[in-house]
Amino acid sequence: MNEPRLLPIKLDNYKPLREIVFETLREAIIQGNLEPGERLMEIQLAEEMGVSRTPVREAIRKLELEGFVVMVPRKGAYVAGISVKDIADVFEVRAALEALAAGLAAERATAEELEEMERVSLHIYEAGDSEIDSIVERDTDFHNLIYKASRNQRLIQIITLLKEQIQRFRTTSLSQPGRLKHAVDEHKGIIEAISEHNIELASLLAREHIETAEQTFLSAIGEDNKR
Amino acid sequence: MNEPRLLPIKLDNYKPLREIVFETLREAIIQGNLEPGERLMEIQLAEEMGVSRTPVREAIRKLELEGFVVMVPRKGAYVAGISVKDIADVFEVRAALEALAAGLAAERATAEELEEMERVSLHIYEAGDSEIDSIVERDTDFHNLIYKASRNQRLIQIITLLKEQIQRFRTTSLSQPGRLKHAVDEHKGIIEAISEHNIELASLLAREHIETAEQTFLSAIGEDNKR
DNA sequence: TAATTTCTTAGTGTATCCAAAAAATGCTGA
DNA sequence: TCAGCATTTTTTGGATACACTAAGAAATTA
Repeated sequence: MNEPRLLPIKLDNYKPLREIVFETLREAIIQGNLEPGERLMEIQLAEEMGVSRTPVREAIRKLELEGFVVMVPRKGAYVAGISVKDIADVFEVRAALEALAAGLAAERATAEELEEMERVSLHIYEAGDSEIDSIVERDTDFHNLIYKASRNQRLIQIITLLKEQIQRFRTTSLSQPGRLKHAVDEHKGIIEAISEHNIELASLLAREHIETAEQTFLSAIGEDNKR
Repeated sequence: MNEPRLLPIKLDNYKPLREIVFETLREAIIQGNLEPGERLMEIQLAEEMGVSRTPVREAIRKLELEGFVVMVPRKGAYVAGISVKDIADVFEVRAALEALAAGLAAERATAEELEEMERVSLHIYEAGDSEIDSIVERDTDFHNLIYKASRNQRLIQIITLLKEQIQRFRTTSLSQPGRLKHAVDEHKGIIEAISEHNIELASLLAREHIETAEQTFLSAIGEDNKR
């Protein structure tokens, strides 16, 4: 059998069903398609997704560990809510970690990464009046660049989870009037500090950036006392 | 039905089997009874623990999410190893978070909590030559007091996980010669800063405390390149 | 020896089955 | 009418059995 058999594909990207189910449910919760407090019934979800209970159960267990789902013994699983206190806690931690990330980026970013940041920042700036979505996307890119430059996988992982956990309780704080311009200015400051390898300043500005975002976020949801 | 019905007990402490299995496996990994790289076979584990595959599977999935287990599709689950780079990453994050915790404690600790810290610190100091185990326990108490005083549940949860993840790769860095006395002195400094509500100093000292611990840890395992 | 084939073991997912607890429903009598 | 109780249904939690596939080891063959 001398034929080259070029493509054993399919195994490279093999992904267990349970992972697909997990990601699907996770995304649905983050996107708000499954609302806080909503009950998650194994059989029903399994039918909807066309799978058996097994992968659904495993997905729900993992979502519980991540804090997206709350389980009540012998009653079932519910999409987790979050209290204002929880949100404050998350922002407090996030501020410290984003500061760390920016500081590490100031230490470790390569010339190419700095260029990339400048570029993205410029794009945001130029976008100006363009539609929100595109700007939000660029904003995400910008933050991701900083995370990547921090060269700390564990840090990235934790920040990502924290962001997802509050992301579901808003569209985006950037959509608040006046927030946008402000955020862009803050970005420019952070990039400048990172470019100059000014660790202290980059950390400080990143921390303030998150603290400002928290204020905006809190005032945006101000009225409701979730959970 | 006028009787007060004081105690609907028994449901309070009902715990699904899967949780017990999860905690058991988790503890075994942290304690090192299951070694890094060791293969985890569902059937075998289920038999050993006298349960069926179902709770074992769910436990393994959750352990994977926490990073204690690595799953290779179609091959199975293995106790996770960790690279030196990973350890450095964890310590980096931990330093930032312990600094945050100490800073928050300096802001928020009550008089009672401060007293408690002083007491525990004194115990450690007095213990002097007494056996290591007891001192390690007190050290843990001390750190837990700071965490608690930070009033940030999310922070506590993350720090706890990070600690557990490196805990399995040593007995304790405190057992290194000379480290003990040094650690005690560092504790006294941190407590003093917290008592004086000196946020900056408390943060700084806590950060240095972790960085020192990292050095000790790294030199203790220095020779092996895990994973 | 090297390549191929076979065999065994495990992972993955489905389908059932069962007990126990919750929730929904229906009934009853003041 | 409706509170209060009993009965039925649903759901969770767990155990098993089964099919199917892939991976690795062992045996066979070239």
